[in-house]
Amino acid sequence: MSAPPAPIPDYLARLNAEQREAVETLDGPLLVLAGAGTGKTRVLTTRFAHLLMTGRAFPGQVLAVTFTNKAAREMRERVSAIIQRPAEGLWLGTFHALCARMLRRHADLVGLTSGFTILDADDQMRLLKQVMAAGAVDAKRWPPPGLMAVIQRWKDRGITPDRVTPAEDTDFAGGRARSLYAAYQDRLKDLNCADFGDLMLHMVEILRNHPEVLAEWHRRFRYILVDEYQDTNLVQYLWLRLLAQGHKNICCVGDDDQSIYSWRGAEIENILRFEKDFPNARVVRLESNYRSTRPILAAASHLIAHNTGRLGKTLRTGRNDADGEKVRVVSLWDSEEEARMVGERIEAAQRSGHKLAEIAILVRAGFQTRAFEERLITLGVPYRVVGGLKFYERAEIRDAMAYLRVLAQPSDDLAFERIVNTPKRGLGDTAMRRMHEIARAEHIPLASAAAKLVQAGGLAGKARAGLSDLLHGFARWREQMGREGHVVTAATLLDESGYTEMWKADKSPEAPGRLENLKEFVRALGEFETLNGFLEHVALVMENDENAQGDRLSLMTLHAAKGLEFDMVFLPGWEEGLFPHARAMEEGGERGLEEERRLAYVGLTRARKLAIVSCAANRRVYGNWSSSIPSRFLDELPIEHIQREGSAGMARNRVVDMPSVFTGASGLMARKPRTIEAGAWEVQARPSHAAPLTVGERVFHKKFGYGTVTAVEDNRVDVNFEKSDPKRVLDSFLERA
DNA sequence: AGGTTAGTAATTTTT
DNA sequence: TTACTAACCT
Repeated sequence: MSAPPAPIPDYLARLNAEQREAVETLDGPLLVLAGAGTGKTRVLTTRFAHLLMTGRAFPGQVLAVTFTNKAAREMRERVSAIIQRPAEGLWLGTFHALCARMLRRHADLVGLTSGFTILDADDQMRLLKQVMAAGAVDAKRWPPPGLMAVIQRWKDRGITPDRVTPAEDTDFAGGRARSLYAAYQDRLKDLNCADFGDLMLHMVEILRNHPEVLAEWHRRFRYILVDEYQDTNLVQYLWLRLLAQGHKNICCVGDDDQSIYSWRGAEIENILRFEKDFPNARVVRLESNYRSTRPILAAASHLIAHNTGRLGKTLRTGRNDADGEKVRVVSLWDSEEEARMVGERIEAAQRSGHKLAEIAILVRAGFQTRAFEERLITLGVPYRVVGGLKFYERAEIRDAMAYLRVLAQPSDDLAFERIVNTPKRGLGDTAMRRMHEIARAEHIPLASAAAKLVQAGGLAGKARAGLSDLLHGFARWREQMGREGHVVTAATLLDESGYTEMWKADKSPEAPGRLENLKEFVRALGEFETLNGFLEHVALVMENDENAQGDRLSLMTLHAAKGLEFDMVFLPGWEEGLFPHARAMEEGGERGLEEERRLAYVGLTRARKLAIVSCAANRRVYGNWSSSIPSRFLDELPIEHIQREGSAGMARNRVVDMPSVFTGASGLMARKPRTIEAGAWEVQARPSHAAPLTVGERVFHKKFGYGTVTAVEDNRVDVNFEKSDPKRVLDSFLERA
């Protein structure tokens, strides 16, 4: 006890007390409940670095898991910044990338070879369609995407075909979902392929059934770190639990209030149950927020407090300068006016010196971006849409990928099928069917079957020549690859196969962009030593980090915004039916509503300085106008921290019933009439001298045109419109005709 | 075999 | 409104 205390390393000194506890509690299970903006990533990376700096573990003995490649990259960079050398030899990556890496070592245990191909969503769907067709399932009655969803949910829960209980076999295709699932898995095995779900599923199956393999991984991993634990699904949880059995040093970081992916199979219960799952677990709460002003924090906290079954955290400000502007709640006449309002405020912010890169518009659903895009284009405000189609999801890139896959592995039937008639080589249904027949009869890959078919001369002239050219081409390109490497060969292949020519001949406006993408594709290929390395990378890293540069405004969905932050955040479309989304409530009931509320919480907490929430009374949905009612979430914001704008009507404390369209047939969402407090939401009040409308009166509505009043209830009027469906609207939007 | 047209459906999508 | 698919025609 006489030794002087060791100096506290600088990286620890930068932490607050709770963060430090999370970093220094190294042994045993630990759950770090990290509220939005409380330094979650800092804790995770510092903890990782601390393990290495204290000599508790070598780099290869720590397993660090994230959901996104971006998070993994960021973690790697920050760890290496702390330890001041490149972070090499780490097992740090996404669940899927890590599982793929492990599965390559044990592939034989699930009937694959270590060179298995990872399928993208496209291939999965095509394969499943084939399986369903082979099983004579009526694709019209039983849409393949429906079965795909069922299978994926099973995989999310670690359920192999033999584990599907009769009770769990849905009524899909007359109770054949389980056998179709089994057939699909068999096909994957035949083709030496794994889909995304398989990466996790197979590994869990291996760890479950092969104690010696499990023991091997236990020896390796002494510490486990998990990011975004609230988003794990069951199979990911099982994988973690199996791996953590060895040393029990598992640290999960997450926030139950930010669980927004249940529809992707995430189970919020995983985080809620942590202390039961891992006996003697410690729980550390990070509640000091360094990101947002006090009104924003108050609004978010007040809103999320309406959820039940939370682990419970109280966000408090960790800043000295936390005072700031109230959250704005702006109500508008319609979605066009909403877009105009957002545009004007953005321009004003720009004039007063704000960077566009610090502003974001966060929407509930993808289609909402269009209105804002149009507005921003008119105003000449540079923006980027985050999310959208990823680089590697574009058709031309997938085609090019398929060519390379066939080049690397001639037995890749799915890839071969994709490109065999792209560009058009005169192959039709007949030719394809014969090819399949031969392949099936002789148990050979499609490409070999195609060669036989050409030799047998069983094809029309054009088809024969086209197919023959392609097959000779592949032989030539394979040979060239040995001599000149994969990059040059890829370029040759794309030219000689006629693929680039196809897009050059295409006169659609997007063709030049596609050619540009193909060039970029070949360039990206050059960054990899081998073709296989590249293919693996692309299969697992489906992202585009381009278009990030320049001072641009960000436009994205709330889901895409998780983990990001901006000075100024616009949150448009807070209307019943849109947000909370009607479908979320239909399908998920009260749970669905709570997830929507968490989404709102995520949205608000993205803002550092100013959040501007808005709702419109009328919105164009799929071409026709419909009226809407302000989101219940607006009522759940603390009145003292918000500032209402944009409405002239001053009706107070009006009782408003939910229109039936939002209550849902199930009645799950039915609730008591609610009170809309001061401020009211309508945009233009009817002049007070106007007499109330009466049934039978002919009226005019700006959006819906002429109609007849069929019912009057307080200020809400049912109208039969002549050129639109009957609707219930606020009387202030009506004029006597 | 391939292009055209009519009909239908339309949240969120880390890998 | 748009975008995608399935049947239909040439």
